[in-house]
Amino acid sequence: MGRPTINDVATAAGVSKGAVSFALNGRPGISPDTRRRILETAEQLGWAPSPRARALSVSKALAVGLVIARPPEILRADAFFPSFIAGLEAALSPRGHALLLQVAEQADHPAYRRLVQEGRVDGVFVTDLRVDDARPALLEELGLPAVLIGPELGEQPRERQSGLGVDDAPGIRAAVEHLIALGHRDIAHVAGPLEMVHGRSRRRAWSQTLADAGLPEGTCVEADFSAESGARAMGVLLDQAVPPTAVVFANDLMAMAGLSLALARGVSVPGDLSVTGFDDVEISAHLQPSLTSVHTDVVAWGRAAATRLLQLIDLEEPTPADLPAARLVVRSSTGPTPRR
Amino acid sequence: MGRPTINDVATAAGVSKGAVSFALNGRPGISPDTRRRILETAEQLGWAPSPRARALSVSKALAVGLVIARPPEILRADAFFPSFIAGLEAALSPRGHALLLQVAEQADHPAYRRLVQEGRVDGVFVTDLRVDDARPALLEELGLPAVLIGPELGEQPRERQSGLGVDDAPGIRAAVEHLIALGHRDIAHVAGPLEMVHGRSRRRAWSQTLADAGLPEGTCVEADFSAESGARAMGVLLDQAVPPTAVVFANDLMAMAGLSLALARGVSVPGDLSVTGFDDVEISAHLQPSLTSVHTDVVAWGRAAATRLLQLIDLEEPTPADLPAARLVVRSSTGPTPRR
DNA sequence: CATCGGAACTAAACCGGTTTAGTCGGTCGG
DNA sequence: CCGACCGACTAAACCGGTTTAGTTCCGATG
Repeated sequence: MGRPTINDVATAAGVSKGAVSFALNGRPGISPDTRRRILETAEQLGWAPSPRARALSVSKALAVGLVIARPPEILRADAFFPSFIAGLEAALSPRGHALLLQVAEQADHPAYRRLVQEGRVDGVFVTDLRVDDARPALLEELGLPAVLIGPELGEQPRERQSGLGVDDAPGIRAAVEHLIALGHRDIAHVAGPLEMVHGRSRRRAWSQTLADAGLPEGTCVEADFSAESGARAMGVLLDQAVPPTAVVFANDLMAMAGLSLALARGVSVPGDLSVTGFDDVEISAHLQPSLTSVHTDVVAWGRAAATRLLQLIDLEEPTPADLPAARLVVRSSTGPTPRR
Repeated sequence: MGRPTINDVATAAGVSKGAVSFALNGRPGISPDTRRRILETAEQLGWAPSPRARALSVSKALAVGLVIARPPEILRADAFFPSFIAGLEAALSPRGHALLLQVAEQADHPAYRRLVQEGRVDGVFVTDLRVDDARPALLEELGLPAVLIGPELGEQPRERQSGLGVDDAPGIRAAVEHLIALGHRDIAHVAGPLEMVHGRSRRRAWSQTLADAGLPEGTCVEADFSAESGARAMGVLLDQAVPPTAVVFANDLMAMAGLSLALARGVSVPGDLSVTGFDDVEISAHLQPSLTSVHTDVVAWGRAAATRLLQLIDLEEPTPADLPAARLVVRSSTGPTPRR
């Protein structure tokens, strides 16, 4: 005797199972009286429709997928996914959809194919987009609704796809402008991988802001978002004949590592050098010196992404998401230009 | 014309659908010849059985659940879940099981009930166990197989449950012994919440190690694993009449924040004070000074947990998991006792 | 040579819902 | 007073697999 089924309810209420289904789904053809009686017996028996059976007959999975396409080592220190997932869940579970996770190697096409072929999901989220990423085209070909998450999504709107712009440019712009206001003229950038859209868009925002201010473009070192690479990049910058007076990092992890390297080499922060990060991870506020960073509301992104995907699946008109803007959090790793 | 079904394969191969099912599942009653032919046509048609239909008929979900019971803010900085999930996935997907995620409020019983009632999962992972956690009992009552993850699990073995001991005591022990070897005699501890099993077990390991070495128990400050609380705890310790010469933190986040607070107060690390963490998050190695910490292989835990859960579900005999031991990584936040 | 047993399949029931095609009783219009 | 129509509901098909109960055909056995 496991859980009750629709048949148990039907028998108990003295109707056919079709009637129960109608009553449950609020379809016409059932008198208010009967409907109430059915719902009551269902309640009483503690019956809830089985998503399994339902999924089979409506040919839907009632689940959406998030394919995390990063090697575990990088995943390890990631601040993005936990919050993002929390946001997704917040929007999904009230609507009866489950979140299916899959961890795959970088841009692992078979992973998506499998997800589709097995029909486990009705749609997917695509993160960590790369320049010329093949996944949007693949998903379109597979006919799987998708929400693409990232800045500067190409304009080509595909069938059943929607881009959710998490525009990080204003955050970087704010950081650069903050440094300019402090008197800095030689502002370097440590970028994420430039084949990733968020690596590239942050870099572009940095150089654009400098250009807009009439300043010469500073040095840009490409790194890979890891602490290790951040420290290496800082090493390169410090080894220059004329090191920059400020460095804008594309994320906090690199910024913290870079900042520490500078300290280790006897460079005072913010005395000799100002540093900014991006993401505003928890520890940033508690370091010595604390890190000026750009705070983004990742949970809200997740919520918005999930809402959008469900709309796509149900063929509804997508409502424009208004995401909270990224905001600069000024702390003690930035200060006035040193006198030379 | 969507994906092919078992019927298409049966027709194409000129057999009944039962035969196809038998062939696919390697059951007896099909001649090697026919079996080969069936599998070939299936291959050719690009057919894979639909988990939906299969789940319905075998009354299994072919999915397992991970309920993350932490408020999003804490989740934010978490280093554990991403890696753990990667490990889970590594063991689950080859066996055709999906990972369902649910984010719930602290020990949200309805979340588990729902998961069971809807029959979406065949088993769950339970993390962040608390002392006197009600969830194991609840899950047993619901008849849902579960793997409990954490140190010092109660001995009461429940029906269809299995504890996966991620014993963090040796790691803490190694840290304390390392400090003792450096000459420290006054070693404090900043603990996680003592109502959480991993908060408590780490604390116990610290005090036990001191006792074993014949040293008096140092001060223990209870915190909550957050950076904020780590800094506060360090403040308390430094305000003591005779501050400790070394502090063992229950995780890296608190350790980093505590260490930074000490620096901010002009305390030299490791000159005046030694500090150790736990988790060995990526940034730990790159701070200034770099953090001595205990490294654990979370991905391996995840793999082991998933393997164990699948065994539980299939009523197999659980194989003892041999998890890689935690190991101390000595860096520059620990040093000899200062001369007083 | 009739019979029994087993291997190789097929037909049909089943999982638990949704959905379509009817059935039935009553009302309304002509 | 009869037929059309409608609302309320039932019966049965269907989703795509698994599984059980037969059915056939074959060789071996007494």
